[in-house]
Amino acid sequence: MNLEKIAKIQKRLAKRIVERPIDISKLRTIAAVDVSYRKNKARGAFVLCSFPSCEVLKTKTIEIEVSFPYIPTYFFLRETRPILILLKGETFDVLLVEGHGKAHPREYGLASHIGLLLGKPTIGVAKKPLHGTNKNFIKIGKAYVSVGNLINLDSAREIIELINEGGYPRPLKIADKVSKGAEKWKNLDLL
DNA sequence: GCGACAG
DNA sequence: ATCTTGTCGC
Repeated sequence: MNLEKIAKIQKRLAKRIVERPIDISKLRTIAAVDVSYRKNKARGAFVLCSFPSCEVLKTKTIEIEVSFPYIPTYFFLRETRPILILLKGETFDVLLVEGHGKAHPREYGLASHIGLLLGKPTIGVAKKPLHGTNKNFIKIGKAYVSVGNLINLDSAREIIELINEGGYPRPLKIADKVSKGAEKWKNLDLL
């Protein structure tokens, strides 16, 4: 299974992505996932928050052996496994993924893949745009936001604007800290 | 060919 | 992402 073949699969799966507005008033919870690395171990963090108040309702982490290198535009091959393990049995209305969704050369990034596999609304959020991509995302603060699945860019924008904290979505900032070992999400402002 | 490219 | 000292800025 070479990368060219993977690229074709991405283009094919991209056609199955569904973009539609979401009724923000019906959202009750929003979750976020992020993965950090140490040696050959990947540690994923899951954070569940209330919406739009963004109070932390739950956090958890998992750790597994790294199974794939980081290759730009093929990032989903590296983080799908840890994220799926992390989300097993979890419930939420919408999920934030650290990485791009449709803001991708083949319009199919990590957030798209997770959203398609889960069949749940996902939003891709990244700190930098991928080379060669100027569309399919909006910059909100320091975040490059794009559609993952089962949501459209405008609804994604509404949601991200409501949970902003210093230019980045609060649930993801917490997931980032937790994945890196933060015991208490309450002390984030001190870290 | 080389470099640049989510994390 | 991670490795890492000092340094600049709010």
